[in-house]
Amino acid sequence: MRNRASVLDAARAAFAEEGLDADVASIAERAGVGVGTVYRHFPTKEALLAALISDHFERLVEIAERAEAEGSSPWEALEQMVWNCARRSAEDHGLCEILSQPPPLLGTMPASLRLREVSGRMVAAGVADGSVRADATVADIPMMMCGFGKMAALQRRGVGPLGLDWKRYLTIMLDGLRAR
Amino acid sequence: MRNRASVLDAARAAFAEEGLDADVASIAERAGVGVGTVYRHFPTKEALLAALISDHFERLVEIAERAEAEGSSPWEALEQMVWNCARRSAEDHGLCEILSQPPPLLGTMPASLRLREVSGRMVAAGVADGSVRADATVADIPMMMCGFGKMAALQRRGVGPLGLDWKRYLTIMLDGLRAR
DNA sequence: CAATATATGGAATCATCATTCCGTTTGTCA
DNA sequence: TGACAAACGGAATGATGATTCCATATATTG
Repeated sequence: MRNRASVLDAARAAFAEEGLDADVASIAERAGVGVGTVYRHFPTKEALLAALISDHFERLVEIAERAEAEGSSPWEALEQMVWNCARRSAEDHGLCEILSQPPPLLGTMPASLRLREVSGRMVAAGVADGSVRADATVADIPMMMCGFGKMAALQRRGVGPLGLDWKRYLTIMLDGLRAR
Repeated sequence: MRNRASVLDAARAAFAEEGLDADVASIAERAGVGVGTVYRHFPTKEALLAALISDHFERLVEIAERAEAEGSSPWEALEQMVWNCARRSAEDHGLCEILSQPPPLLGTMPASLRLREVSGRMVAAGVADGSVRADATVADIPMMMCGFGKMAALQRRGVGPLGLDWKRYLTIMLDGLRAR
C-alpha cells in the first residue's frame, strides 16, 4: 500500500536529521504508522536503509555524469563532481555517516559501482592530462569521500573545539590530489 | 590494589582489538577479574577510557616534541610528527576511533592542549618558512588526524572493497598542506 | 452482503550492555 | 588467632532498541 512510500520518506527524514541510529519507533512515528507497518514493508531496519542508500547513490551518479560532461577540463570535471556530490550529501546526516562507514553492501550496490566507474574515468583523464598527480587511483576518490563524510557528520553534530570543516577538508584533499 | 593496573592493561588491549565498544565484561574477563572490580577502580567505562586516552596523548606529545626538536626544517618536523603519531596510533583500534570521533573530553584534556600547542608552533613555523600553505592553521592538524583515525579504524576492520589506506591518505593530505 | 484475505497499530519479547548490589574472600592488626 | 575492613566476583537490575505477534480494521471477491 502507499504507506510504503510514507515510511520511506519518514526514514529519509529521520536518518537525515538524527543519523543512522534513529530508531525504528521514531521512523514509524514520523510516518504516522505503527512499527509493525514499517516491518511489513521492510524486513529489517537495514533493508530500509539499503533502499535509501541506493537511491542516494543514483543521484550521486547523475551528478558525476553531469560533471564529466560539463567540465571544461578533466580537472574541472573532477573538482565539480567532488564538490557537488559533497554538497548534496552534506545535508543528510545519515548519508554522511554511511559515506564514512561504508557498509559491506555499499561495495556491491549497482549505483556504487557506476559511481566508481565514472570517477575512474575522470581520474584517468586527469592523470593522462597531467592535471592530477601521476600516482592517483580510482580508490583515492572513495577514500576522499569517506573522510568527507566523517568531517561533515562530526561538524553537523557540532563536535569538539577542533575546527572540523568539510569544505576546508576537501580543499586540502583536492590540492593534495592535484599534480604539482 | 594492583588489580587496578591489570584492569588498565586489559582495557587497553580490549579497546585496541575490539574498538571502543568492547564491553566491560570483556575487559573484566581479560583482566581475570569480575566486572565489580572494574567498577571499584573506575566509576564508569568512560572514566577508564579517559585514563587510557590521556596516557596515549602524553605519548603523542612526546613524539611531537621530539619531531620539533629533531626536524631539520619546519616541514621535515611537521611531516615527521604526523607520520610518527600516526604510526604509533595505527595499531590501536580504540585510539583510532577516538581520533576519528573526538569526544568532548578530548578537547579539554591537558595532553591534548599541549599537542595542539606544539603542532601550532610547527604549522606557524612552516607558514613563516614558506614550506606550508599560507592559509594553514593549527586546526588543520587535528582535522587531518581525525581523518587518519577513520581510515586506520576502517582499514583495520577490513571494511569494504574500497581501497582505504591510511598511509595513502596521509600522503595526499600532507601534499595538500604543503605550499605549492 | 457475507466470507476471506490483507494491512495496521502497538504491546510484548529478546538481546545487549552499563551499572549496582551483596554475599564471600582475602588481608590487616591487635 | 579472631574480628574488622578492604577488595572481590558475578548475579541481578535498568535502559535502550530491534523485531515479533496478534487482535483489530480494511479491502476484495463471489
